[in-house]
Amino acid sequence: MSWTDERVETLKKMWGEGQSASQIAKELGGVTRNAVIGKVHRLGLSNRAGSGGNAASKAPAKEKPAAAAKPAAKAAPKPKPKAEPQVPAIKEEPELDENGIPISAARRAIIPAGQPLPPQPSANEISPEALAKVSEVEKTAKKISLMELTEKTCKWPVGDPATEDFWFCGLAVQQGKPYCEAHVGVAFQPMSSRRDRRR
DNA sequence: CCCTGATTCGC
DNA sequence: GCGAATCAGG
Repeated sequence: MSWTDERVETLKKMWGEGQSASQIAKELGGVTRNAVIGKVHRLGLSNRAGSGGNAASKAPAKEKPAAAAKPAAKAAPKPKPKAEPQVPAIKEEPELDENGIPISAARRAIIPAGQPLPPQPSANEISPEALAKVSEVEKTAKKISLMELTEKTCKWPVGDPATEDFWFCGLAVQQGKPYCEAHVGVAFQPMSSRRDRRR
């Protein structure tokens, strides 16, 4: 398989939509996620954050042990002049999936430091198991602050934003989701908990 | 062990 | 240019 125009187009589109490399590879077929990532890099669209985003925060310093003794005389330490504003914009808008629940909670919590409590889907039609899991996870949550939120931290808000007793879960997010496993469990409930629409 | 993207390097 | 192997991490 080669990178035809259409395939590249699809790649760009999906990557822009935040699809993972493996998903893109699966969609395209005939390529591995490595191929996709490689192509992405070659196309120069490695980070998806359009603005003020921080995407790749990995340490670019790799060291291959043994074997390769490069006779090269390149002494070029490349300091990356990365001017990162200390003001991380919370622009991560986790696209909702099949249901519309996820972002609203975090959103509301962030916007006003006011009265209206975020409509935490805490109760109601959510499986008892998921709820129990959340209760449990709230004990072990990292309890991070707003500024500490990243794409990799669970953004599940807990408590009242107007009080000190407010924090974000902060655990490692589930793949592709804005929340950790437990919170994904309650956020992404298949909305057919009780409703059985018949026709 | 699952997954993610990033990087390297032989082809 | 390509992508498998590898790395680094959630």
